[in-house]
Amino acid sequence: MLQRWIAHLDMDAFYASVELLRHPQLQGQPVVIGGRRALPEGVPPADSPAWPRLRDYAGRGVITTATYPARALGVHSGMGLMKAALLAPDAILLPVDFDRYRHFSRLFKAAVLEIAPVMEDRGIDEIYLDLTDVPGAQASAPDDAHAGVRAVAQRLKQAVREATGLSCSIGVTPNKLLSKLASDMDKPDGLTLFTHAEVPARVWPLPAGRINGIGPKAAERLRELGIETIGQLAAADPAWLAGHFGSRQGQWLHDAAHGRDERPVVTWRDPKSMSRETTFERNLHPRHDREALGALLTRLAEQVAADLARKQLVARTVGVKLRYEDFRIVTRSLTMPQPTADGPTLRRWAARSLRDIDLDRRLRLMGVRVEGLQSADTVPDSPALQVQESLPLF
DNA sequence: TCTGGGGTCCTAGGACCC
DNA sequence: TCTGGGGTCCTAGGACCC
Repeated sequence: MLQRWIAHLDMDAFYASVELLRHPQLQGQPVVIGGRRALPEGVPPADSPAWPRLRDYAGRGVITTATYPARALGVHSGMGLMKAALLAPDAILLPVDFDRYRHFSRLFKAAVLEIAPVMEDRGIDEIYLDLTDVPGAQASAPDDAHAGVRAVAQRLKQAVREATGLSCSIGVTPNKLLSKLASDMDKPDGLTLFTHAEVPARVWPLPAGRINGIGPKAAERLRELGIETIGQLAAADPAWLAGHFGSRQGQWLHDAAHGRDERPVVTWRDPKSMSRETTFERNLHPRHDREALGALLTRLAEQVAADLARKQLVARTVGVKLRYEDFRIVTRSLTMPQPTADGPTLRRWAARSLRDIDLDRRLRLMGVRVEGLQSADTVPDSPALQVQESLPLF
């Protein structure tokens, strides 16, 4: 019986590191990526006032990534740029360039696949790998029982560096849950390996919220119940946990705290939904800005239609997401008689789903989402369905 | 002039069918 | 007319993740 070895590989400050590759003179400086502003012409020196500074930013947007020097000033991803500007006014602000990050994402994943072909994509900058059957992974040395898999992980880091010039951090343990924790223990450029026997020493001291799947809400509920650390969670009575969180989540919390996780590395998943959404530069009123909102709905529906077409998919259900100025979110959706990837059809059904929404409060975001996806070639073309009726909005 | 955009999964009630 | 239980689909919302 082979020892199961799962790796979690996480690129270090990925977007920021890609930007530093092309602007090496910014190395060591606080840099944040985010917002919508374009980079100025040319490549100014690092201390040039031509680099946009956080303090000069006005508008909506959040930090997508920050370099480690910027993080030291207290800013982090997800933080509003206006708030970040108060903490680090002199930090350099670069706009996001997703095409470039996707390019580097493909590079590092291709390099990894040469060594470890069982890969699960977890986004642009992280992956899980099943190393169990990688040649050499089961080898041991007199002074290191896990020398084989450790060497494989070293090779992965080296391959990523050669392919991209970027560093990553890797966690290697018997399962995904523990490896996700492990990859974060020695960032940046880390390699952390441990077995189930080391869970009490290495995992139990951590806050419960570090477990992937325990978010802010669950962490707060646990805190209210007197549970701060993963060790305290592990010591809690499973029946008591089930009483507070339901039998399913209660059992999962207990298993997770004990480092138990049998999920396989999944190399392919059928897409379940696709969406496009946008936050407006200024809040829009459903009645007063009806024309602008209608045009936006058309654009979003067309974008989703193009996304579906590119992946050769059709959708059965289409819906709209609205965020009001008070951040309340409402969603509406409708299932169509026939699956489609036709923009105008999606647009009509999306508008139709909005029958009963609140028209008296301004909006800050609108999105269009489709689900019930299937392959386009399994569905015969059918004429677009006409929906004609008077609508409160659009 | 706080708080992006793209996803997954879960829950829960009602409709509808057997 | 009342009594059931089980299963699936549809819709809305929410937690969570990158």
